[in-house]
Amino acid sequence: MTAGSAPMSAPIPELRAALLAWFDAAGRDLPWRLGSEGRRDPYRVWVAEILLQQTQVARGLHYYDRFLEAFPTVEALADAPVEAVLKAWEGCGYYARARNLHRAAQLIAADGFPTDYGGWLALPGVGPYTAAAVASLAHGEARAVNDGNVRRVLSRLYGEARSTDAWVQARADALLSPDRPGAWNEAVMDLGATVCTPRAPRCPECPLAAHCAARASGTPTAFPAPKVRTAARAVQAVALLIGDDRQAVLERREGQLLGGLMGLPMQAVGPDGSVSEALKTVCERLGATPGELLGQVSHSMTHRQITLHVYAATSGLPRQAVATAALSKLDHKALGLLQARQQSLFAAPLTEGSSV
DNA sequence: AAGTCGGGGCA
DNA sequence: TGCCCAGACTT
Repeated sequence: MTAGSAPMSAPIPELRAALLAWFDAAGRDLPWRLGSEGRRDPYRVWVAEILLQQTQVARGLHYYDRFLEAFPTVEALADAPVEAVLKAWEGCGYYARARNLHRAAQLIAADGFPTDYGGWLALPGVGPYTAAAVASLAHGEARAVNDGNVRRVLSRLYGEARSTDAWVQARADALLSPDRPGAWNEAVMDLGATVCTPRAPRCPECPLAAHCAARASGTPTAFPAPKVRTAARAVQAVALLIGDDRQAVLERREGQLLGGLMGLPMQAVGPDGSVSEALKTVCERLGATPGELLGQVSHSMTHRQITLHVYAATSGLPRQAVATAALSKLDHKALGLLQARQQSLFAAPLTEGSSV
């Protein structure tokens, strides 16, 4: 419980009224909020919720418009090749989201949209958060969402620094407005995204400030306590650029890391740290002849700090158009290396077809 | 319960 | 630089 000087939390109906009044006046206008409250378009809400997983709204907006233009309906999404879906997702990260979205679209095209929480939860890529969001926003179901915003807002409101997932869900369930569940969920997330922000919360603008334990403590940013994260490992790899930055030999990546995307042929550098050995391995695998070192690229991902040694190579393998393939940022950096190098080597305007 | 999966924004 | 973001899935 909170200390003696901290405010007792207000009765739940009072908290609901305060936040919903703020939301009605200051809630964000977002493209997936078309349609009436609690009756939003399921397809638009679902796509948005998948896109926004671990992705800030400001960033998701760009991809959302692009994605809906490419796939205006669930049927269009279901009928598209997965390569096209990944191309629309290119640069957005966590590509399993796009693969699952495509699989789920095919299930929906066959069976129709789910109509409740349990139905949504059964779809690939849909977990407790997304199922609660779509059920409340599109179907008016009384399901409380639990995301990073909710966790932060409720941890601060009740002064619980070490809030567990179950604790947050229980508080969210208790607070959820039974009359306006969709609006309530949107309101808590809007508050977390625009007022109760991680680094510099705008407490004077907060409709719950008078009831907030973290505000009373004087150090609202201490709630919740930071999550412990495993450190990124430093890894090295060799990539082959066979061709140029427009036409190159590309491979389809398998597995979890960047799975489904295309990319330059790569080979991880072994624990002995021998780059030349990795270069030899990948060249033998492709039947390619190694050329000169084009340079190094460094790229950080969630659990990896990658140093990529990019070599030119020659091979009879067919090249693909880079522009139409879905590539990771790492591969785009590697391709950019060639362009930067050409510009530095040739001060005069470059003539076409002079690469390799 | 802990690891893994991208990439960018921001203090 | 480190932490965070409208999380889900695997082990």
